[in-house]
Amino acid sequence: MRKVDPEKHAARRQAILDAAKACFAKKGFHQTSTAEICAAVGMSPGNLFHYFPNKQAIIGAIVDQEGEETAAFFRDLGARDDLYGALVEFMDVVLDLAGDVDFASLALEISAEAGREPTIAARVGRNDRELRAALEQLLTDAGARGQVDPTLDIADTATWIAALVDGVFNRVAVDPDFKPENHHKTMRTLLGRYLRPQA
Amino acid sequence: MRKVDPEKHAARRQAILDAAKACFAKKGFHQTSTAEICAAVGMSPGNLFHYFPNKQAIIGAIVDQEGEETAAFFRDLGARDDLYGALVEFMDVVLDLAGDVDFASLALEISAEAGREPTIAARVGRNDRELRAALEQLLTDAGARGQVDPTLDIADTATWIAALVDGVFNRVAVDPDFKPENHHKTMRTLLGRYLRPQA
Amino acid sequence: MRKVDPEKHAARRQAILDAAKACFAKKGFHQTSTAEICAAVGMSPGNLFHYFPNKQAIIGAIVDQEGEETAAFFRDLGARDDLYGALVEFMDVVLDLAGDVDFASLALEISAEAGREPTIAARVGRNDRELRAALEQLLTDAGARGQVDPTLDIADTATWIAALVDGVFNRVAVDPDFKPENHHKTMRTLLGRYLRPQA
Amino acid sequence: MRKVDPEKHAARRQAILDAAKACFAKKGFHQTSTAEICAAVGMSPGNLFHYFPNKQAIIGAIVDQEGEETAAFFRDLGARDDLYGALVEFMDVVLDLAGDVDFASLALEISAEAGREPTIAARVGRNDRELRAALEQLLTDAGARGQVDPTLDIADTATWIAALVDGVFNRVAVDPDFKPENHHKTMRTLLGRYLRPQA
DNA sequence: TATGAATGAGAATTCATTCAT
DNA sequence: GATGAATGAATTCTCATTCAT
Repeated sequence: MRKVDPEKHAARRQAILDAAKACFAKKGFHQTSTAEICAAVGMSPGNLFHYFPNKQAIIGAIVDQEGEETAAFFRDLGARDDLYGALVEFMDVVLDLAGDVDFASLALEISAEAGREPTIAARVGRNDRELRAALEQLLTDAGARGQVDPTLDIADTATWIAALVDGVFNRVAVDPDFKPENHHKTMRTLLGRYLRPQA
Repeated sequence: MRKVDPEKHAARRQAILDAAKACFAKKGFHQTSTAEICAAVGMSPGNLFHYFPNKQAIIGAIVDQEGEETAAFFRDLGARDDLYGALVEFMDVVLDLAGDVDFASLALEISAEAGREPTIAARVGRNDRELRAALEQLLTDAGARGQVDPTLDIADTATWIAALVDGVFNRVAVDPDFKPENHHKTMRTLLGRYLRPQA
Repeated sequence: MRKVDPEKHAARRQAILDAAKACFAKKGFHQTSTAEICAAVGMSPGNLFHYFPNKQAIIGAIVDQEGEETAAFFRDLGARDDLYGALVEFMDVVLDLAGDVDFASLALEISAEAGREPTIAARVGRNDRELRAALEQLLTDAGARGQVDPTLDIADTATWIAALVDGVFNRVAVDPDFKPENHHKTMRTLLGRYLRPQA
Repeated sequence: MRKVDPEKHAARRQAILDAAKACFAKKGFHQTSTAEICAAVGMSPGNLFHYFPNKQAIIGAIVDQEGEETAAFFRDLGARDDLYGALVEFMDVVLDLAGDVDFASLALEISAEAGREPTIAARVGRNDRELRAALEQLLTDAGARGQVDPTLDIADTATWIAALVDGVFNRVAVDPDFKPENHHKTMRTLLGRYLRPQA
């Protein structure tokens, strides 16, 4: 009996986040009114604020959640031998996600907001640090096993891979003909040439 | 006498664009009020609308102008022999521009807005098509001269270079420790390995 | 068993009134939300309304309670000979109460609300009538005993003493340097000259 | 031509203040919506904010204006010989003003707000200091001329007269039967006995 | 009684844009 | 062209109160 309530609360909270994600992706954070989010969840306009103290907290929570998902992904990825393969697989997932226009738009929106709002910047910054740390770990371990060129500067390389990830999402917004699903091969070429031990 | 007016008009128009660029970079398009732009130019709120029919037209003009600047850059770049070097130089310029946080923020802002507003999307799309066309031209010519691996798919390669450009601007917003000026070398490594004719 | 419940109920009710008094004093009636009162009592927002049908009823009860306290005070005061002294003692108590900023603020708040809300005005009016009646009784009896100038108009005099009481509470809100505790002597001078039988 | 605009602006500003004073008196500051004030002035809801940055600034301006009016009153009062008479005249004016229920309610409202909002408290405090200073000047000069008991503590006496002023306005809100116009005589008795040189 | 989620009508602003001068 | 007052719709958030549990 005591367990049901928190569960419902969490479910409702998640419903808000999901609705907000869809809205923000389509109209942008500042173009989406809280009323629209409420309508999308099927909630009265005031009720939203029982779950989040203000609109900013909603993106905040979205950013945190995306960070956790990324972290979980890398946690699962860690337990394998082919670390270069893991990296490629990560980029495969990025391309898959970029195939969802909403996801890509939201990623862009979040980056843009991070450029302005310190509280968002802090969370995005943390997520980004964790992403790069995971990439660095992968590159280090892969280097130790001879799967990746050990002479590369690890931190800089991770940074450019991260840039590539951002860039893929950006492409979606900017080039309507860009179809991520057609780019797995070119991505492999690029990564392979860049990262593989040089002859 | 007849000449002075149009000149003054153009100057005033440009002043608006410059002020708007600064404002949009710092606060975002939708967070910037037309009143703020007016204050920045030193202009009355009504007067702005003698130069632009509405706020959207201001970003529209900014996007167009950036497109022209990119086009001019490539026009200048074309007249040389070392086309791979031209490509690297282009990326050098990108890194320089990314050193200006305002420029990077504005780029992000424009991409985000393109993801939503069809009229902005159209202009951004055109600019992007032209950028990729210029890159493709460079890659084709460089390939013909043996400066670049001729087996690469030209269009796809141009797309990934464009993604890299977007990604660099995104880095600035997302990672406060990213200093573009320290990344010229890694960029050269990445481009070199990716594009150079393979042994 | 049947007795405990009503006692608990009364205690809870009183706890609400006390918390509300503190809140109203600090933030004003309309600036205090029922949620704040609930938080101050440690009660859920819905539960408050088991004790009072609405927010207005809370001030209503506070006003009633203050009226009862004043009445009790005068009841105790009645049983003595020095009635002019009783009057002075009453003003001493007023000065003591005014030393509590919260009390003074609440008094002001109640007066202000009485100026607008008929249901509050009715209760405040009743209290005020009772206060003036008590003062009139004191003045009449004191006059009969030669402790107070018998030629004074009793009702008018009571009114001006009441005005003085209101004024003391008002001073606290308006003059941060006003320290009621330093004014017992001047109050005695004022009352003495005004009320004492003239030579 | 250049003069007309500022005049119109000032007139409009004053119209807002007048409307706001009426509204605040009747419903209280926090119970009055800015929309109501706008409607009362005959103004669109947004336009108000061209004249005042926010609602608080409106009461701020009202308080300032009342302060100026009081100051002007005392300036005019200064140039005469019968200073005790001047004091009585001041109280006559207070009773006249208290005859206007709106004026009295507004005075109370302002005191109540001063008890909470520091920015209002500062302005009200300044006005009150000036009022007491003017009273002290009057008492000092009257004392020097033998019109007032010179042994009275000037500052304390001014404070109690100020309390009486506050109290009169408070009476209006609290006692529906209080008619200030009937109290000029009792006021004279009170002041005379309190202040006149003692035999 | 007690809880706290839910409601929905406001509240104070804000803002792009228009328009009279 | 230039000014800045005016408009009025929209926005975020608040809050007294209700209600299911």
